[in-house]
This record gives sequence, C-alpha cells and structure tokens, in this order.
Amino acid sequence: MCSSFDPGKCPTVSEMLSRLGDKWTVLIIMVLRNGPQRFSDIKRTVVGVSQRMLTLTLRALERDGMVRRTVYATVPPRVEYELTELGRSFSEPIQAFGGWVFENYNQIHAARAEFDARSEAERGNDKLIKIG
Amino acid sequence: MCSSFDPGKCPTVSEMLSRLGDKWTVLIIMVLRNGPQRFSDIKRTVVGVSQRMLTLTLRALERDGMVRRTVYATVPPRVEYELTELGRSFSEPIQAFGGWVFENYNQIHAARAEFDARSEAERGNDKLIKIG
DNA sequence: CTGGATCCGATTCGATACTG
DNA sequence: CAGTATCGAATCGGATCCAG
Repeated sequence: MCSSFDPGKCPTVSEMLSRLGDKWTVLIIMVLRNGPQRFSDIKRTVVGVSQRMLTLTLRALERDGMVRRTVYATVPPRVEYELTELGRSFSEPIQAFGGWVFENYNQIHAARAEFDARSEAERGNDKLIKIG
Repeated sequence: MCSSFDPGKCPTVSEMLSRLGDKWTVLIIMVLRNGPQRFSDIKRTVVGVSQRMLTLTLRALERDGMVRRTVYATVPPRVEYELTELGRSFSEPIQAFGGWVFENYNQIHAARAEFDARSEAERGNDKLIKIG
C-alpha cells in the first residue's frame, strides 16, 4: 500500500500515469466506452494502431482489471473486449483531463507561440551580436 | 482548433497525455505546487532526476505556459521556477487522477494478482500437457 | 549554480512473417 | 480472426564533459 497518491511515493500511480502517456491506451479505452468490441473492430476504429500494440495494450488493461476479455469458441474465433466497472470508472478522470486540455487549448497554444517567438528572437540577436 | 477532446481528434490532448506519461513532469509539477523553487532545489527534491531531464522537462512546461522561469542576475546565477495560474489549474485534473488510482489501488492490484495467477496456471498446464 | 552538447546503452514500437 | 515471434529503426534518458 502507498502512503499517498504522490507519484513519487506510490509506484502504482506513476505506472498508471505512464499508461496514460502511451499512444494507445486512452484511445482504446475511449472506444470501449461505446460498448463491447471485437479485436478487429477496435483495430479498425483506432486508426494507426498495429496488431502488436493493440494486443499489448489490451493485455495490460486486462491485467489491471480495466478490460474484460471474452473468447467465443467459434470458428473463426471471436474475441470481445469490454470495459469493466473499474475501467469505466477509470475513464472518468481521463475524460476530465481531456476536457481540461480542450478548454485551455487556446492558452496553451498562445504560450507556445510566445515562447517560440521569444526563442526565435534570441537566436536572431545572437546572430547580430556575432556578426557585429 | 480541435473538434473535440478526443485524443484521436485533438493532437494537443494526446501531446499533453504523453507529457503526463513521462517520468518527471508530474513529479516536478507537484513539487512546484509548494511554491517557487530553484533549479537545484527541484533537483534535490525530485529524487533520481538527471540534470538533463530536469532542464528538458522544465523547458517543455515553460513553453506550454505551465511554468514561469525567473532569472536573477546574481553570481552565481539564481533561477527560480514557479507554476503559472495555468499550471496550477493543470495540476488539478492530475491530482484527481492520482486520487483515483490511490482509491482504487486495491482493486487494481487484486486484478493483477488474479491475472498473473491465471497466467501462471496456464503456463503450468502447458507444461503438463507437453510433458504428458 | 544553471544548463548546453555529446555519447551511448536501453527501451519502444512498427513491420513482417508465421500459427491455430 | 486473433493472436505470437522476431528484427531493425527510432527515440529516450542517463552519464559525462564543458561553459557562462
């Protein structure tokens, strides 16, 4: 058990944070919010994901209890993935975070533009100094 | 501008998510919540961070408008970092996420234990089948 | 003290080929 | 259809050295 939710004190928190950071986890969770999906459906919906990464990501989510995997003994095989209750709950703070970024989109990009302009200017000054 | 906060439709959202995923950003933000800090203070507090990564992470946060960097023209130089209003606001959904993990810590670890036991059992069965 | 530059090992991930 | 196995390219990050 961890003493607090400080990522520095709770490895699990930082693990889950880096989960969020990988390219596919969040996308897949969002897709699964629409209900159970087959492997190939997810692959089709999450544009650009490779078979390998889809498998690995789903496995990790399954291991953490976020996703339930159901195999139907048909031929060809049919495997369905769906969010567990835990997984659905997990998706809430993620949505909240996405919402925050969306709301503050303009401020972030304004800050970047200003920072980049400033850097550009400094490089320009350096040039002048060196030339002069 | 993005059409929604779906990471698939808004590159900025996925950028910020992968920020969370890197090893240091969240730790540094949490440290800065305690007020302005000097470079070496942060380095001392965030155990294990290299000079390089601290610099890079702070630069990225500064560029996004989360952190303000103030240089005092003393010798030796003194540089202070502090959260901006945007940065402080940014830390809220992060805290919320950390809180969620903390609250659901037990469920996550229970799921992992079960998953690992199951995998272990399957490997065991495979062995028996192969041997038998 | 702050932080830029470089080198290099480790990890990540996509592409490809193969299996039940 | 739903994976597993393997390989190579790219990226990441720590260690080290240097500078204002």
